[in-house]
Amino acid sequence: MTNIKTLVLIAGPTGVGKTELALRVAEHYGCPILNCDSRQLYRDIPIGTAAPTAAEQARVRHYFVGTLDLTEDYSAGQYERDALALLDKLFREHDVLILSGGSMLYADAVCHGLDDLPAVPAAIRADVQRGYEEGGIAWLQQEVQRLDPDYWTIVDQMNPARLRHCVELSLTTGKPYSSLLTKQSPITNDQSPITNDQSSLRPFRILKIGLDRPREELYERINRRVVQMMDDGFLDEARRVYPERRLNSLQTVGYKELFAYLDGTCDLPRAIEMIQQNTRHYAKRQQTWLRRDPDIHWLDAREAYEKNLHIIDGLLRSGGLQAE
RNA sequence: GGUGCCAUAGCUCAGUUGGUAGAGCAAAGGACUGAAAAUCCUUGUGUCCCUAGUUCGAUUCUCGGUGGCACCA
Repeated sequence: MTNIKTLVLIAGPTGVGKTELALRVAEHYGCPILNCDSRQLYRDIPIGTAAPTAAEQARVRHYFVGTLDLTEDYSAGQYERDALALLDKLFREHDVLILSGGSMLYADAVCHGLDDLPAVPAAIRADVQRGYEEGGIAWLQQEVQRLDPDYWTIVDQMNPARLRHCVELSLTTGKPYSSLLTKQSPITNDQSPITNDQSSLRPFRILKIGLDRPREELYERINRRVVQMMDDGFLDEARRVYPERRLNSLQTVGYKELFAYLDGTCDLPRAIEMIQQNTRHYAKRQQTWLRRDPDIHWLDAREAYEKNLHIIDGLLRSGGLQAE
């Protein structure tokens, strides 16, 4: 009997085949799957986010799928807290748990942790938003230079999202944003397939699996999947949530483009092409993120599920997990 | 069949008064600490359609060819 608990992260670009591999691994270990996809968390948009289907959820118990209302504000920090609480509970009954999804900030939040930052009051958020709308990025740049000169030297100075976050947190806490950040870069250089450098941080081990396949093949799968989504009723789904298109939860590849079609600013074939292209861009960004993480153990998505499952099983055992 | 126009980056095109060329899009690379399927940064060598001529030098001018488009038969 062992108390070693292991979280298996199954990551990879969208459309690579994570869902089925995660299901196979989960079935093998008899464990549930925690979704780590920031959009599949939301209800009412299962087609466009390629969320696990009812049939797939009947095979394996899923968490964090369709649990949020589209109107809810959510964040990587909230996800970290929610996921850690759930992991703590589920590890009482399981030695292995699976975290599957492509939102790498969310995955890193669970695996490495974010700094504990306060929520931004609505009034401050509104003030910063107004300042940005009226003064443009120049206003954000001035505010960052004024509130957090250290951060200004390292921040991506042309990126409104980064600047805005710094301004919001600096105003909220009354301290420079950068002074709130204590954690080092989450990426380490550990030779072990299982990241044990986090043992002091997390009460479980983490095995990071990256699933990938040749770019050309991945793009072909993405293009086909978009066509399949349209056949499955993606447009009707988009039409249903169209009235709420301003919500953050709907600033999502697929919906943006179909909203443009529903607005009449784009014809449908063009919208579909743009969904395919933007999904390819998204997959590419995910690959960029994953490539710099030396802890990831890469698997070839073209291989049979049985073979990849066998490799994962071997990694878990060599990492010290006792046979069940 | 005749006449005219066009042929330059993966695509749409600009340009070189003759000194081997550059935009948009696509594509590629990168960043990423609570909106992350978000947000942002970087990257432009290509037989300038082919052959022959004029010229020190032709992608540019001329003859011919090939392909495309339009109009006339």
